[in-house]
Amino acid sequence: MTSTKNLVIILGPTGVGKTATSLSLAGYFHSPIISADSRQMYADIPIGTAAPTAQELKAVKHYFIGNLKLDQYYSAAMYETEAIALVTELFKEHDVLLVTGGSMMYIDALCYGIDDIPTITREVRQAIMEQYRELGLEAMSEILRQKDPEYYRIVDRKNPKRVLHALEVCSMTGGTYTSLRKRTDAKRPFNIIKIGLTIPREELYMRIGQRVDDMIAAGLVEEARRVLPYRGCNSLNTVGYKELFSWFDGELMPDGQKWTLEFAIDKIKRSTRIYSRKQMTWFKRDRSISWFAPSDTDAIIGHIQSRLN
RNA sequence: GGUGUCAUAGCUCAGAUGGUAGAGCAAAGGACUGAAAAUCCUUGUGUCCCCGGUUCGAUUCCUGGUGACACCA
Repeated sequence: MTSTKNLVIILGPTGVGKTATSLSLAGYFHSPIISADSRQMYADIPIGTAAPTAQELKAVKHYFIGNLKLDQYYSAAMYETEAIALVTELFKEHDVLLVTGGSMMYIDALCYGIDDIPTITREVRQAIMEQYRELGLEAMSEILRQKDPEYYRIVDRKNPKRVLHALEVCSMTGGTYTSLRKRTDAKRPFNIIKIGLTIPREELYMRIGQRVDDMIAAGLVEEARRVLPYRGCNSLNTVGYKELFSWFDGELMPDGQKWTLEFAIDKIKRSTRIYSRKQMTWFKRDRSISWFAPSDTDAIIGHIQSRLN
């Protein structure tokens, strides 16, 4: 199967400079930017998610930015469906399309696909959650052992999300999670070129610190206060908001004093650093990524052109 | 100036009636297929402030010193 279509993925840890690099590449390849960022999709939290600015959005057409309400459910599988549909449509007019973002699982869903598993209804999720609260994690994995012994053997039994999700699927389908867990890579009808952006860790940490300070200056505190009513939503289980909510709540610091804004800011920087490391851990095992400095657009363009179909 | 308390991992601290020490946070590594900026796992040798004494052996007891804090002048 040959295709003249190319999907260029710009990825990298948070704060490395994906936005700036992808903007210049978008100009060069005359491509819109398809975001692969699980939090920038939510409207009303542009500051804390470092979403592209209004100006940047005007300069280049973006997709999947601010297109969801805070209380909307979303998932990597939904992203796969929508992104594939979008890309298929856009390829009618483009040979090169740019994807940029740091949400590892969304990128993998787009590139390799995700198993076909029924969406969990709210009722099932709540029922399993209730059972979990009542019985505890160990009892839940014991139930999993009976319902799906094969998955029980390999699941991370200390991770509630993994155990509970498997049980949700069992409950939804009446079958095992294992039977749906095919993990076969989807074949995409386009060429995929992955560009990873990286800078020395020390520099990344400095940029992260600076970026958080910039967010505060841009009004992150006010933004967090505005969305406070939605704090229970998954969209706000996000670095930046969690910490500010703790500050609003007057939670206690290790020394017994109430959180200060400075303490919250420090926490945000720390959490962001940890997140960036987690992203790198994920990216490291993807051998198909070619790594560049974000500023080295010439090398990036050269590399992309040498790989184009 | 006097008296008292404290001095242990990057930070906050715990601990052993003397046999060279642990928690939380940080840091680092890892996992990850429908909530993923989520969720979870692994990793702790550090002159136990310094000099000397007692002792088979001291970070632990004693003398002195240094520093911090508190109270009294």
